[in-house]
Amino acid sequence: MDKNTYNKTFINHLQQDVNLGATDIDKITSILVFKELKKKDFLIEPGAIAQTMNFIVQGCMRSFYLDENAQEHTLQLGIENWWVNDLYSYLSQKKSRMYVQALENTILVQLPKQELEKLYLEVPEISNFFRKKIQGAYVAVQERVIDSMSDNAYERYDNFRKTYRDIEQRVPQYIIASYLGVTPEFLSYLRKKHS
Amino acid sequence: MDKNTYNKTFINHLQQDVNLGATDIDKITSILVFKELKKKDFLIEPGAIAQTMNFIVQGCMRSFYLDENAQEHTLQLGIENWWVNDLYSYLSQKKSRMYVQALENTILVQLPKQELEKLYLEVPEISNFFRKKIQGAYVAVQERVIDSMSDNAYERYDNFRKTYRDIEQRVPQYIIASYLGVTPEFLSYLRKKHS
DNA sequence: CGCGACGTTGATTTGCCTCAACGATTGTGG
DNA sequence: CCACAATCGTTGAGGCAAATCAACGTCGCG
Repeated sequence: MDKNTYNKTFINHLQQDVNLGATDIDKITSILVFKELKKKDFLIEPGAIAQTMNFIVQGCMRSFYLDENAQEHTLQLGIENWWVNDLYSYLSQKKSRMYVQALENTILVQLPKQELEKLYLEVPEISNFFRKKIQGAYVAVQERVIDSMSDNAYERYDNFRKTYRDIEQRVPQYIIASYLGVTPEFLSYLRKKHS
Repeated sequence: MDKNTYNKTFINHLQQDVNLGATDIDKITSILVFKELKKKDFLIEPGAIAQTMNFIVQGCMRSFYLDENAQEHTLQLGIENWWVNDLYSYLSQKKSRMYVQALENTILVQLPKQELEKLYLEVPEISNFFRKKIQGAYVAVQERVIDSMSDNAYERYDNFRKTYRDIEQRVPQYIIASYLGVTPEFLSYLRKKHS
């Protein structure tokens, strides 16, 4: 694995939102940690406390939880250039109730919380960057509440395909179903009906 | 209206979470704005940009939006000592798509965004206080996604009554239905069935 | 008093689930 | 490298949760 390439990919991602000088980049680079996950490996399991922010350099991840009937419910999906986490656990430093899992062999760039917070003081642009990310996460979750109340299953599927075009082909259909809140059988039925 | 009492109520609320010196309290008090709303008045309407954080001193508020069929969906309810807002609009300073409305004659203590942000620099505890509030809002919304996927309507109603015990009696049933994501008729049916 | 807002009831319909069975594909150990 | 198991998607029959529509009772308020 080529850490330099991953560094570049990551810094590139940051620079789409903020302007960084060379010394800023060095400071940031110095705290990065790389993590490799094999398909089906867990990054976070219930009981753990999220200690890092995680950027996907390569691969595909999802977060989900199990309800009282041991049914899976997918909350988030992500591929290259997306962030994944249990933000609740990361922000509150309380035990997670969720799984965060690799759906493919995946490479992450991680920023440990402690060092990231020091970095906030030295590079305020980074602090703003993450403030916006968290804000975006809030908006995304609220959006889900809204359309789970306004839309029927097919409309939600349609929305999903628009928002996650690149992800749809890479994840099994039963996971998409668990994201939409329907059974795999019913999603299959919907796809046929509208094809 | 007795502004002194409202000030005290508000400072009291803050002091349950943070320790404040006398000068801090003065600084905070100096930026507070009071707002009175009559039943059915709107604090925020679609197109507006939320400019303040709003603490309910007395009364009852809700936020909701209209879907494409002009159906109301209630997102948040609050009474004395709760915060109400369209946090999305407040944080991003973009146009709201929601209504925030008084369900009773209501008195708010407001903190204008601009002055609040200055205050963050002078009284860091306040900055932390709101960071936690926003975090809490995120958790609450995620909780809603989770139980809208795991629970049936009656379980959601039951949860609602546990979490909003004091609110249940004060708001009309059709608004609770629109919070739960069911029709008023069906909520009525559920109540009878389980009584 | 009369009107509008709210809650209830019942009949009917619909969206989605459950369960069971069956291909197709993938992956894996011998 | 094949054979077999596991994983995944599909189909269909039947059932249940919740919506829709229409009608009616009640209460508070102008």
